[in-house]
Amino acid sequence: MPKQIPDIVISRLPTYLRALLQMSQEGRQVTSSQELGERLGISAAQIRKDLSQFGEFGKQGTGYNIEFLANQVKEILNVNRVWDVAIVGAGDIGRALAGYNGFSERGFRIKMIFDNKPEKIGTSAGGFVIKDSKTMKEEILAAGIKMAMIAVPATHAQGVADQLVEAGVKAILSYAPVNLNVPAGVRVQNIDPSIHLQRMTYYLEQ
Amino acid sequence: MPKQIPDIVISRLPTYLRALLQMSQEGRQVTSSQELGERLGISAAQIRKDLSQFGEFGKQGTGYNIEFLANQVKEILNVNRVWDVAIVGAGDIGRALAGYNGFSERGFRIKMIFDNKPEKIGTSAGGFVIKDSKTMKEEILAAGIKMAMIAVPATHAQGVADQLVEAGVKAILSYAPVNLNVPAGVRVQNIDPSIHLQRMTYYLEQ
DNA sequence: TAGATTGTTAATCGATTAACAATC
DNA sequence: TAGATTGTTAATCGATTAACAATC
Repeated sequence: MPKQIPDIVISRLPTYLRALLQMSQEGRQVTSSQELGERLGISAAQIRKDLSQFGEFGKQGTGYNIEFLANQVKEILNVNRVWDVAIVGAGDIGRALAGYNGFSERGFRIKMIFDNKPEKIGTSAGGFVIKDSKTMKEEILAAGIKMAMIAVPATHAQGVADQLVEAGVKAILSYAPVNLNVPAGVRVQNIDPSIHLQRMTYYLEQ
Repeated sequence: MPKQIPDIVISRLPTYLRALLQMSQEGRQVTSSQELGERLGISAAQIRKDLSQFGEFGKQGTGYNIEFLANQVKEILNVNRVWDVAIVGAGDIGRALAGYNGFSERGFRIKMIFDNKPEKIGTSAGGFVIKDSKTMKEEILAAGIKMAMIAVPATHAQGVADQLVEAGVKAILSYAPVNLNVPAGVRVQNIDPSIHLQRMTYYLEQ
């Protein structure tokens, strides 16, 4: 049985990867746990500890080769490949996601977008023709898609999630401001700007 | 000196509040730590422990009055008032945010939106006239705005953050996929869909 | 060699859970 | 009263940090 890695460690790896790719774009070759930690506001010890869960990627006295480490982290995260992603909901958020070109360099490719509004179906969003939600399950199944983003009104989100699960989707990123219930084995992440704002108001002066 | 509350506790309160408001909309009057925990996938003990940091809000044998508890949590989080928020960047994301009507019921009001593209300035987005970024600092200062959302390209995000800090902004929600450096006393939260997706790919079968 | 930085161990710190008296 | 559920304490569990030998 492989060693169980804490989820909190996994959750930090994407930010490490993002910082490494940025350094790489800046033309840098080598970094250290200390430098990376300063960029991210994390202790150097924590970065070394996190990475040590997966192997030895650095050299004493020198640090880490940025490109090598980035590739290793990609491999750990399973993003040294391209994941097809479906978008459900072609409102403002769904359309913004469909048109966002930051996904391709991070391991993701939008494959299709769905909506249930007759007047939207068949029109285009971000270069995709919006498909009918009614065909969602079969299209996602046929394409073997495992990841989806939900951008429908809160009231519809659970129903959409249920259908996605039936279609074999295993990872859902939801922009709907509700808690989704999904079976074990399906992952959900939520993005709700109000939640993020409310996490900061506590600290603001009245 | 007031008791120092762990940030991880604060970060859970907005999800408690969201669930409570949802229950309230469902017409429910009373709930328990157990029921709330089941909805959120959190232990009942943790919810009681978190709430106990701020006072006693429940009744033994009965549980919590939903409306009362929601109001208490709002008060704790400082969202029993309206916070004005500025949006910087009128691309797809900025426009989606400007048009999003989920903020008002959560304690926030979009007040203005900025962009630096001459062809966008003066046009409208989500009911707002897009203002020139050049006037950002003075406008935000004059309006006394303390919260902002950044929706500009990654390359511009740090520069915008610096200006917002100068303008007196104390809480920034950034959609740009970079780490922002801000002085102590300024809070930053990041939303980057690729990061969220990458937190799930680790668990997916190849 | 001297200086720097890793990977790892042990110590510390903090968060979660279990359990239960209090009490509605 | 009996049953339910809180608020809180103590125990457990897990995560972070400090420190350092190894070594580039």
